Amino acid sequence: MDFIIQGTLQAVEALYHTELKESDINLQETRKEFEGEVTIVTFPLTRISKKSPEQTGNEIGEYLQKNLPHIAGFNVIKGFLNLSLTSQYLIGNFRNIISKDGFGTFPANGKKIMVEYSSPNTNKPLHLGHIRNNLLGYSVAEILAASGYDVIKANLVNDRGIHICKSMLAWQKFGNSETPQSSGMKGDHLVGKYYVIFDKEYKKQIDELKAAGQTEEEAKKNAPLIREAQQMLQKWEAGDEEVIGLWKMMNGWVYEGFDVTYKKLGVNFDKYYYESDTYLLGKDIIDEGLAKGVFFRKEDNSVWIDLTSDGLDEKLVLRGDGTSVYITQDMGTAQLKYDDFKMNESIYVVGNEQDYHFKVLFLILEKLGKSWAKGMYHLSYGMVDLPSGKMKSREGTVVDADDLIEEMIDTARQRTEELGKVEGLAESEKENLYRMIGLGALKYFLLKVEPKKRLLFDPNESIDFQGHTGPFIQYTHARIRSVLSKANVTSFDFDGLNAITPTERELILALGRYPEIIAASAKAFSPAEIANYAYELAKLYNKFYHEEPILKVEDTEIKNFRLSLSNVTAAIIKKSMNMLGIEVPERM
RNA sequence: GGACUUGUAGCUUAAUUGGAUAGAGCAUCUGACUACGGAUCAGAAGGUUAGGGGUUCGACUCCCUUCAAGUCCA
Repeated sequence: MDFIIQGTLQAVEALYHTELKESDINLQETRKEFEGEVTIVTFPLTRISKKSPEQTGNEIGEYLQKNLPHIAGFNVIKGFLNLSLTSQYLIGNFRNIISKDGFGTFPANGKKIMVEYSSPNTNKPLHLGHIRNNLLGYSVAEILAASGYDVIKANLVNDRGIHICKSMLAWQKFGNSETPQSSGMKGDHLVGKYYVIFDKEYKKQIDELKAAGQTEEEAKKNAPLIREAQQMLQKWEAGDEEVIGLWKMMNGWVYEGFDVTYKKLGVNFDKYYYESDTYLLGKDIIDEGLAKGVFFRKEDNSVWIDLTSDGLDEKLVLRGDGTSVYITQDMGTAQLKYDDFKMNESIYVVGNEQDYHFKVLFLILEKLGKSWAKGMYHLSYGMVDLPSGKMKSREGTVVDADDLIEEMIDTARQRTEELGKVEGLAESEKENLYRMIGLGALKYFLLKVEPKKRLLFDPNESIDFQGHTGPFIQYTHARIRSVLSKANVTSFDFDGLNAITPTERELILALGRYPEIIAASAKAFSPAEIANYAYELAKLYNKFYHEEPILKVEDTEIKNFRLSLSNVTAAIIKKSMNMLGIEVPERM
């Protein structure tokens, strides 16, 4: 629509003798209750025209109609100049879309970007909160790749620490050598089971100590189990063979379990980092910061940074005994990542409870003069809560990832069988379809909402399969593919076509928006924008489908045009959904 | 104590970043040539955009304030 902006600039110059910038022209889509396709907001121009909004609109409208060949007409309502485009222009627009092989694919922009996501703890299985993280990370990575970035998907696994030792200790004490093989339990679930057992036993001991007269605080510190766990952590840090062996074995179980879940979710990684390798990093950065005068040392030998001039607090970066805090290793890991990949930007997909942490981290790196610090971004997302409140692994109040995925597939199977439209498909094809639909519903449900919003999930209310949902869009795709396969044509010739219906206009305009949608969602790191676009497109197509016959049309050019329109719509739906990590079926 | 985020119809949400009568879906009600696939489409009803004030041609959007929910920092 650039020609309209240019035309308007000319009009303003000719009529009011003022030169404006492109950004001064306010273009928007015309609301569907008014006639036209493109609207210029003329309120801001009245300052220049020194006339009423209506008069300004009329004058510019007349100029444009006279001077631009593709403006068929206009109308003015208050400060809004609505322009109607000619059918020829829109058809030409559509030809443009189909002539480009990679319509909506951006050329490489030469920039490298890392997306770190998932980053699980290895002491428990994944739950719904992790699913949101994984889907967000994967989708953002896909969107960035589509918009021209060279993307590295990274996973920083939290594989050491006191929480892992808790699971290990409980297994050692109460596990009777239970293994995934012996119990038939998925490895991550087995380890998670002992994490819960630890907590239960630990609480018992606390209660006993309290009954014996200790305060809550004392009891928590003195319980034998927590002491043992701490000793185990020390042994681990000292490289004790037995502890390391146990740690490797149990983490191995967890990784096998995670792999299964990741595969089901369809997410993957190019690079794994492990905290057992990185937890000691960052101390050289402390020295660097002290030398540069960015950090300072207190009497107790602890190291701090003063961020009060930036509206934050004083922040501890190294304890008095020389041991790291979280932010120490995060600084070190950030440096490591940069040394490994030299990326221009780095995205951290992490929940909003760590907003403050990342604000501080990025600020510190900037103050240390790291040139790459300005490319860092915390993609913060809201927690997934249940009606009962927050999910807590220790207390077992979580929606388990594997369970939820299975339930979704089951529901898809049930719904599909009720509708009875998949006769003739092989059993394996059916199962694949149920998986596609079930996961499509789940993924769409989680991704259509803006990341930063908190998500309330009610396990008793099943995720919809109708309306604004993944399956709705998948259905639209299947329906189009069905029409196309019935038409059985490979080339769509409509050279002589010169008139189109209002819905066809809308559809062409919507298809044309695809590239800007990708650019916008990449810029905002927001899959939700693509999700909503895919829905609008599907909705619009269904409207078109009901209004206009396709295969039954006599006129072959109209028929070919409509088939072509269907073809492109299906392709763009598919690409959009794939960017969300959602597959679309040929039949359903 | 300080800081951050969120609040839109009964529920789940959108609003081109300051533009028109706040747009959808679910649920409710009504309708669609025995259908190119009804997991669809058309329509009805449902809103003081948490409350109050301000900025201006114009505010869900920006500023101030109160309330509610959540989170973080020693």
